Amino acid sequence: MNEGRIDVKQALIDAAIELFGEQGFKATSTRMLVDRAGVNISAIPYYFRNKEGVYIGMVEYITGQIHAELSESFASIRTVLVDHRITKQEASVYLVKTMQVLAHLFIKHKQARPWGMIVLREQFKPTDAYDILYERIVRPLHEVLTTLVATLTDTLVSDDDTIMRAHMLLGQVLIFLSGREALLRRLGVETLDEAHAEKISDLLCRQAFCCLGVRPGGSKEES
Amino acid sequence: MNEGRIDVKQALIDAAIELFGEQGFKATSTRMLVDRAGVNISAIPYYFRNKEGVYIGMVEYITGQIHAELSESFASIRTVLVDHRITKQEASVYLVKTMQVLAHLFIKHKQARPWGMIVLREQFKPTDAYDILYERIVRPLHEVLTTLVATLTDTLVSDDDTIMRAHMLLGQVLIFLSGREALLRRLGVETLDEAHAEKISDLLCRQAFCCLGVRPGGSKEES
DNA sequence: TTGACTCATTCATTTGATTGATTTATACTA
DNA sequence: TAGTATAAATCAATCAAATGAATGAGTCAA
Repeated sequence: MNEGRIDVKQALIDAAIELFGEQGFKATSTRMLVDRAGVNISAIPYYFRNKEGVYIGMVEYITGQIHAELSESFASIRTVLVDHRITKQEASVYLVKTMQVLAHLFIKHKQARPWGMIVLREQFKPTDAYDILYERIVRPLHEVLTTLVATLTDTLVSDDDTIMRAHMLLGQVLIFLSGREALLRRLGVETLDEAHAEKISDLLCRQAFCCLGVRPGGSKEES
Repeated sequence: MNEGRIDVKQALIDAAIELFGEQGFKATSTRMLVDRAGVNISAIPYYFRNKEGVYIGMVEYITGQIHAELSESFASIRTVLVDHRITKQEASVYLVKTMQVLAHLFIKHKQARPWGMIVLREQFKPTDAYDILYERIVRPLHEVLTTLVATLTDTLVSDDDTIMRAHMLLGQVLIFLSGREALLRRLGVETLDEAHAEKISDLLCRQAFCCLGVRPGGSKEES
């Protein structure tokens, strides 16, 4: 019953994360979906109306998961950001924390790859589901980064330059998802192990400072 | 005839760049392809064996185009790099040049978006055609960046850290392709115009230095 | 006439979706 | 408690449309 209902629905969502993530929406057929999930094909119209419904439901699900994952670390950061201005020292600390969270989410986390693939595919070629993802994940994340960049570089959060620099910080993380194959070949390995992930995470945090022309201490570089 | 042959074949390739780039391989049907190209469906088996042949042929084509585009600026850099060691000052200059080339190719160039979409899709989910793209474009590019990073940070080109930092430099460029929609929404615009592209290009060059902890002069930051 | 090329038509598969029957669990009644 | 009505959930079978590919006839210049 109740368990069974959730089981079938969740099985479809789990299958959807893997298949839509690996192959994309169009390339994933309803048969592949139900085969992977081990359920009957009528579970799709029953629980999700149609194939697109499965996709939307899946995006809503991982949006919730990622949101939960982020909000732990982000609740504190956001409240600080909106409540009162922060010093550069504080911004430095939060920047490291943010990059750590991103590295964790998109590189080290158990579900990093399947979730990341979905998010990245939506960035790449947005569907109707992108609105959900953007409003709940991308925009808050981007705004936090933008605020930190603005603080550390003495610019306005509304400046195009500030937004673009925040965007570039994101790029340094996401390349490890979107350019994974190239990195694997360059490193001469088959997969990225725990040690690699740790090293990447470290690099990201260290680079974040340099990118903004600040030393960890918080003093801006005088050019 | 000869002209006709090239016309039909090229029309298919042009259609393939747009459609495969926008929709992906599976989501693009042979009908869409021939409709866009304005040719008969039998042109596909005749010139390219099958749909996959069109894709491979298209990747070979844009690989050649990008290679030509890159080699102009890269020939000089590569020969310098392999012939003799370079100073940090020289490396700085080449780094800026490289970032400019990348920004031009993936952001400012007339064909930046269609080409970039194909390249990024291959990074994202490699097909058989990736080998061509990797060996002729990605690897040379990555190696040049790695060498420059190694020189500027006093590390070895074979160090994982060095390779990863080069990778992150690439990420800063590619995010403007893969994360385009997010940036558009954050900037509150519909498309990126010439001014945006110029600003991004500038930022990329400036960031490149900071990322490696060097000042444009060439002195490394002592931590 | 030959060979390069284009064309409309056709074929077998795969696709997303629906149908109506069947099973299973829950609520209600005697 | 036993029996039944009601709804929830699952199932195999089927449909129309789209798909990749092949066919064989037709066109045209050399």
